[in-house]
Amino acid sequence: MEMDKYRNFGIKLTPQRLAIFKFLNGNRSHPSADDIFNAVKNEYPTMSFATVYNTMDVLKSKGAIRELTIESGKKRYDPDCSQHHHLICVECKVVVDIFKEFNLSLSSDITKDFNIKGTHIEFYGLCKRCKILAGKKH
Amino acid sequence: MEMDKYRNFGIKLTPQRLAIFKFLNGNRSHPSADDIFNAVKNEYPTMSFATVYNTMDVLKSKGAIRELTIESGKKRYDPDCSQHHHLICVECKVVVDIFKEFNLSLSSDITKDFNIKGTHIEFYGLCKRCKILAGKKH
DNA sequence: GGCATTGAAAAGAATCGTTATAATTTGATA
DNA sequence: TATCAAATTATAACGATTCTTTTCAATGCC
Repeated sequence: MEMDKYRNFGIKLTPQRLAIFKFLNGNRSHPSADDIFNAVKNEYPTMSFATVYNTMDVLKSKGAIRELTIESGKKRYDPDCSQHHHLICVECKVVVDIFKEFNLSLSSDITKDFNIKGTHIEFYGLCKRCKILAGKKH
Repeated sequence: MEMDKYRNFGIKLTPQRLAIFKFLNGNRSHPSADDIFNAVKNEYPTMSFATVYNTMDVLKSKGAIRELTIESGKKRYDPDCSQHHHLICVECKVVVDIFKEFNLSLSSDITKDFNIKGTHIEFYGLCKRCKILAGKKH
């Protein structure tokens, strides 16, 4: 089961963390800290933002999640660490995964100075819903 | 002269704004609001952050600058609006421009729903300086 | 087995970057 | 130069994130 990947990091499995893992498992919504907090606070009313941030930091350091900086002012988290790119609606900030591969090679005079570790393409535009809403504004 | 592009927006040319324009003109450092504030406050000691943010918002709405969300927790500004990509040091957050063009076409079943307006590639890794510093840590 | 010690996790408090408000000042136009 | 909209500034508020303290659970020791 997919969920098991969270269990084998040698970290304490607290109820709060299990609730967060459960919410993240298979989640494709690229949630913010606020999204995660609101999703689990019903189950654990004492949950605090600090616990969300602490847990996400631990998961990040273990390589279980990716931190996205696509939206100004807040972090977004991606539970899928496999190489992929993102399509972002500039209006509602919804994020859609793009799994296509691209040729992104750079000239050696850049790579000799800069040790490149990864790439990430942001495609930005308007999602179907926001396109329709924009059209309705006369 | 390049500087003129800031003058023809139909906005008031105050000394504070001229100082900001002067700092931005030809600047390749992708500065934050704090960087801009610190660069200009010597010339205008009464300069406030509100003026920096206001001016950058105006420039953004006029299409004279780009707002970058590459660093979590703060905005970075790019005075160069021509299509290009960025190389980001994950350690010191320095940003280098990449002017190469790439083929980033997507399948039509994505583009029919999502109205794509632009693309931005983030190459991330370690800059020369941070690579050396990392090596010195035994 | 009970108790002290340790270290990690959770909660509460504080900080940082940014935005909003309101009063004053300024630049552009007539 | 007088007018007025627009820009600047100080201050306060806000949301997102980080820091510090407190709590708790696991372990070792008597």
